[in-house]
This record gives sequence, C-alpha cells and structure tokens, in this order.
Amino acid sequence: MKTSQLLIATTRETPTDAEVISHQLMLRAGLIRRLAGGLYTWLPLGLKVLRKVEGIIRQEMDRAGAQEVLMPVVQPAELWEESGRWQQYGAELLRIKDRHQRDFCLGPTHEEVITDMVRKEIRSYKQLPINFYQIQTKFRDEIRPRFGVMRSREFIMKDAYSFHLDRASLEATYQVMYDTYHRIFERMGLNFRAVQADTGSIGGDGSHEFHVLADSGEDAIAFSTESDFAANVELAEAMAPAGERAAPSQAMSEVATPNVHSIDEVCAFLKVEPSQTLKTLLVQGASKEQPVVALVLRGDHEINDIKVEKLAMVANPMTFATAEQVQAVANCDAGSIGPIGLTIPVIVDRAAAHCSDFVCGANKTGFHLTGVNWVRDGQTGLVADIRNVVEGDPSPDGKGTILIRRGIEVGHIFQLGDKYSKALNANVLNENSRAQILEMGCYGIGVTRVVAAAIEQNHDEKGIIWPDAIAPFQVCIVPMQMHKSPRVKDAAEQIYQALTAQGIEVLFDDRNERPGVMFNDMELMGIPHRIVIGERGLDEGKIEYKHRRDKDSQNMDQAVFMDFLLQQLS
RNA sequence: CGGAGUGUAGCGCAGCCUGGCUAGCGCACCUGUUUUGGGUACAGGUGGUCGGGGGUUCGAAUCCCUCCACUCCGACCA
Repeated sequence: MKTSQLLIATTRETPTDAEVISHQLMLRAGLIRRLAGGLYTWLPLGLKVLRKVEGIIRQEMDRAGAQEVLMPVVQPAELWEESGRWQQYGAELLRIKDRHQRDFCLGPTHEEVITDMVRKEIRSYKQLPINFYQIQTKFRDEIRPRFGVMRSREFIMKDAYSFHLDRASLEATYQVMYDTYHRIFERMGLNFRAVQADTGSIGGDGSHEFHVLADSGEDAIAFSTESDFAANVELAEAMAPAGERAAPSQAMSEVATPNVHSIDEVCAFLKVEPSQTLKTLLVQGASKEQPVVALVLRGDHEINDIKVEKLAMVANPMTFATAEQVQAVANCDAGSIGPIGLTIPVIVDRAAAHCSDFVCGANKTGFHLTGVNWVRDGQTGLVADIRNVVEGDPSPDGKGTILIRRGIEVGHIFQLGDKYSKALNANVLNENSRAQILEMGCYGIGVTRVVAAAIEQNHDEKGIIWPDAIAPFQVCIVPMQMHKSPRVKDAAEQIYQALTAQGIEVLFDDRNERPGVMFNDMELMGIPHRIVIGERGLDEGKIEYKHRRDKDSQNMDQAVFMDFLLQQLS
C-alpha cells in the first residue's frame, strides 16, 4: 500500500488525557480516536493491527477444534433473568428498552446466549464435547474507563464456551485451551505468563489468567525465582516461615502509648520494626453467635480479603467491624486492639503465629503490650493464610522465593462447571437415555486490549515497535527525493512490486515529504523493517536496510538485497 | 457515588482574578516561494454558537445562577 492511499493520522503532540504510553502512542500513531468516554474508533492503521490479532486467534482456535459463531450484542432480559444475573450484575450491565418497552441489555459476555443456543441445538452426548467461539464486541459500562482501549467500555473480545458430559472432558478441553493460548500469545511475539487466578464472580474451579508483563499493568503477579510457579497475588498462597517459632526471651509488659494508633506510629514510638508487631483487625462474622471475628497479621503484612472471605467464620463480603462493635468486643479504640485476652474467635495469619517477643495492642485505649509470646501469654486459635504474599516469601511449591511483577490481563480461562447449564437447564441424553446437565468451560481473550498490551511491551522513545506477526505492515519503503529522481522512483517501485508479489505487506511512502517527516512517521507507526532508497545508495549499487530495533542501518548490495530481506522476514 | 479540576479554532494553550478596541498564540491545514538523508525557512491565508441556558450590566470569554460534558484521585468491578 502507498501512503497516499492510507490515512496517516500521526500527530506530534500527545493529548493531555492519555496517561499510559500505549494510549499516547495509539493516538499519536493514528491507530485510534476517542469518540466518547471509553468508546474508540479504530482508524485504518489500527484496524490492520486488530485484524492481525484476530487472525492469529481465529487460526489457533480453529486448529484447536473450536467452531466460530457470531452472537448478538443486544440480548433479551429474559435470559439474564433465567441465569439470575439480571439482578446480580450491577450498573456495569447496560440495560436498554426497545420500542415495546421490553428489556434488553448490551452483552458484557455471552454465557447466557451460548447456553441457550446449546440447550436448543445439542441433544445427545454423542455431539460432545463441543467448543464454540466468537470474536465480538462487548459492552461493560465501566465506572471509570481509562488507559484508552486498555479499559474501555466497548471492546472486542474472543470468547469461547465448551460443553461436556463430565468433568474429565472439561478438564481435557481446558488443557487444550491452555496450550492454545500459549500458542496464540507466542505467535504474537509477546512476553507473557499464565498465572493461577481467582475465579471471581463467575464462579467455578480451575482458572488461569494470561498476563502480558508490563510495569504499567493493573495486576500484581507473584512468581517463583526458581520454578514456573506464577499466580495472581490475590491467590498466591503465603506459606508459614521456615523453622520453629523462637522461644520467648522477654517478659510481657504493658506500656503507655498515648495517641499511637497505626503500625508506623507504634514502631516509631517503641523503636521496633513493623515485623516485630502484630496488628489485629475486627471484621463481621458469618453467624449471629459470632458477630465479630478478629484477624491477626504481622505489622508489615497486608490483609487479603479474598482469602479471608473463604473462611467460614467470616462474613462474605469482608466487612470491618463498626466502632461500636470494637468498643463492645475489645473495650478500646481500634488502634489498641490485640489478640491477648479477646473472647471472640481469633484467626491468626501463619506469619503472625510464628512471631515471638512481639508488640501488640493491649485492648486498653492508649496502651500496647511488648514482649508478648504465643502459648505463654495467649493461644493462637485458628492459624490460616489471610495475607498477601510479599517479595521474598518462600514460593508455595517449595522452590525459590516470591518475586512480584505487574501484568496486563489479556486472557482468562475458566472451568465454569454447571453454573449456567443448570440455571438454563442445558442438558443432553447420556448413554443411559437420562438427561444430564452439561459441564461448561469458558475462555476469553481481550482482543483490543492485546493491541494496547503489545505496545506497552514494545516501544521506545520514537514510537511503537510492532512484533512482525501483528504489524500493520512488515516493511516500509522510504524513498529519498523520489519526486525529483526517476531513478529512485523506479528502484523503489521495483522493490515494492517484488515484495508485494511475494505476499509481503509493504507500506511505500510516496508522499512528497521531507525525509525527516517520513522517518519519524514510520518509526512512530512502528513498521518493523525499513528500506531506504536514495541517489546516494544507488550510485554505489546499495540499498539501505534497518530494523526498527536496530541502532544503525546497513547498506546491502542490490544483487543480494532481496534474499537478505526475505531472510529477515522469515 | 465522594473529593478535585477542566471546558476558548482539528490538537495544545493564553486571556477570566481587576467586565471595555476587531478574542489571541503555537502546532496542524490551504496558497506561493524556498528547502530536500531526520519534523526547513519566509510570506500570505482558512478556520471560533469562548460547553448550553438564564441572569446582572450601557457593555460578559471575564461576574452570578443553573444544566451538560470530560479528566484526575478514591470507592466499585473483570
């Protein structure tokens, strides 16, 4: 394609509201334009990239035996009422009425629609397992769309749904999808990791997220320094410290700590490290008999509410006790609570249970205890994992220690089980002619988000650097003074024709612009391979080549240039 | 929803506090000349409901009221 036929919508200035680099570069390179909050138009160049991403996904899904379908964006309320999500889903579900005042919504996901299709079309266990996917627009009315297409309201997602007679079949397909996702992101040239994930509100058992690693990512991921263990920080298990708890060496004593509340204040006042202190949080209990439960953590650790909510004793969602409850239970202010002497259930984090000679609240406003020891001074009660892992913790698989990095979630696979098939009564006849509820898996990739994530991971100060597989064009030709030199024009045209004939996507900059403008635009747009043709080189029988990542260009003999370039592209 | 802020040319902004010539500047765009291996220079030019509505005033981009949109921080969520 020639630039004269393509909308080159590059800009020199960065709009002020673009915070992350991918958003800035997508605007500057002319890939997208904002229409309204969280709504973006894909310009020709951006759409080319999007189609590349879709193409890879489509190929790999087809290869994995999934069948493509296309379901409506607008969905009837009845289906959502049947699954219970018409009530469950919050304001993120955009609800609309048609002219007859019937309720509809814009689909944020398609579990209901696919399950409805399957219950109508699939009758026999002989048709299973089966896996359907689509690449379709979704709408989630995010409270705060941000970072461009990274977190927009309307976005494109590849979502797949598999159906099975039993758990084993589901697990087998789940594994196929797990492998397929690896192939997809590898082909895109992205640095990514599959991590164990929480199943969140969708429910179900097995789940992995696929994260593109980038410092600007919204999610924290825990890795092992030595094994391939990787999990979302929300889920990563915090192990008990190694070895036995040290024996008491100090006597317990009460010290006055006026107006000292937070761990930082306690540490500054008593001149101790946060790891030598314990903090006690009071939360709502799950039963009337135990309306308040105490959670004990080391001062330098953070509570993990997902882990806490899995404890039977604690109310879900986790809710902190009110000031009145704190007074009633501990007889002091929240800043002075400690585990010693409490009569309510106490749940102690593994690390906190390992402490000796620690500092904690005295359950007496303005006082703390020092030199406190478990067993001697009070019982630990239930010991559990209730905190976030931190860097340096031992890896849960016993190999290496934890490292925390940030990632952008681009894919998520779930073993859903029968949540939707049961609600919508999706069943088939099994071998015994009995109706049997289907097992279900679902597998998503944020297609539009992949584009942003790829840029987040592949850019420099000049602009985007596309991996070849998703570049809008593999090669660009930048002719010098073509509009005055027939030689340059002929040479450039010839190479353009030859490459195009090979099926290579080439962008030929035929604009009558200064070289600097052309170079800057091509670099900003991130075309991986650049060919420069000028009088200077032609005089010497040379053609200039530079990869977007190279520092310097190299001059190649015209005779061997084509072979050289094709080798670069393979 | 809570807190903060912004709305003036396609983009980025000044002007507002202290009301008063024809509302400015940079980039972009158009014309001409120039230049041509890294966003060239000069000259000329196009483009504005000053977010909408209402009010105060002889006079409002500027002051007041109201509505709207957007952005940032927080809570929420995949």
